[in-house]
Amino acid sequence: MRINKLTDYGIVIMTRIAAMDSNRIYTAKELAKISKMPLPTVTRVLKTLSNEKILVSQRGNQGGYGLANSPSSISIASIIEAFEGPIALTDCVSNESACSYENNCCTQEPWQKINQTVRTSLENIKLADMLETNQNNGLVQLDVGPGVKA
Amino acid sequence: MRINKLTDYGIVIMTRIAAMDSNRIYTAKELAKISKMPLPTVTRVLKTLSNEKILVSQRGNQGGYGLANSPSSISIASIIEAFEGPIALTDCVSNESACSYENNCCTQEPWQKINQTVRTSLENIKLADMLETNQNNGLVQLDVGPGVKA
DNA sequence: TTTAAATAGCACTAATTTGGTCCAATTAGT
DNA sequence: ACTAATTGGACCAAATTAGTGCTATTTAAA
Repeated sequence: MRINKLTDYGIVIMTRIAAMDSNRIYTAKELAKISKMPLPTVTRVLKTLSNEKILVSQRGNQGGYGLANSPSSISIASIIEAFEGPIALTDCVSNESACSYENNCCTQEPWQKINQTVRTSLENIKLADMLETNQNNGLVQLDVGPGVKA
Repeated sequence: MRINKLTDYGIVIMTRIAAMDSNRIYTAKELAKISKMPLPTVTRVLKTLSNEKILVSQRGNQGGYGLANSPSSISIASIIEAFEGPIALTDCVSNESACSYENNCCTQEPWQKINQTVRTSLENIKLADMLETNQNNGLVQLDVGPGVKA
């Protein structure tokens, strides 16, 4: 039921970029240092985000990664989906014929609604929303760390 | 991000019991046959539900498991929590001081809202709601809206 | 044209989580 | 008290996830 660590790292890194200058690009090394996470892990996360078109990459010398869209149009849902596929608490909804009981499963319809609710909630939360805090609405926060245990 | 199989099984079994006579008790063997799932798995699921007081158990000959409450008062959230602990997409919210970056993590507050949204949605869905069929109108309204940023 | 900096992709290992099995404890009925 | 049925808890195996390393490819700048 929890998102996995890589997904969490992904959100943290994306948030980090959004909190800084979201127009320029950043190298993996830079982002590792900034986010205080191991370079190999950061590298892996960036590759995934790039493959899923959430980040754009520039190869070669002077290359790096940058946001593919504005922080206000990138949803948390899209980041989670980049790492974990379609957002659904149960497989039977996202994965056709994964469930052998499908035909006589009386819980299918409720699950569709449950999943829809969760998905919609996460789609409505944009990267830009992550920057706002209790006391400081709108003020950019600079110190970002993983949201999940060390 | 998905619930585990055992959790899923748990919901299926609970729903099954609710759909039958929800007052009597059922043996693990009976429930395995009814739900067409392997006995060891069903056994395991029932133990967890029993430990978490969602089912009541009667040991010994003529024993079995029965619902601890009425289908209309048992929430999907409580079943999920029985298997997976507090409902939270991220650990940092449910688990105190699990995250070393906690103090300067600017994503903490948004996560609390995201998690709260998901949790509330699942608390509002009761076992009884799972019994209603496709075109029903009795299902709890799940339109919770944005989880973050009013 | 060469070089250094950077991403891309692949494969492998380690760790964690999940799922399934076995044996001990309990209890109703005879 | 005995027996058969049944739950309870500890344990082991399998699957998934996380992390690491290596090599190839791309590209800007000297």
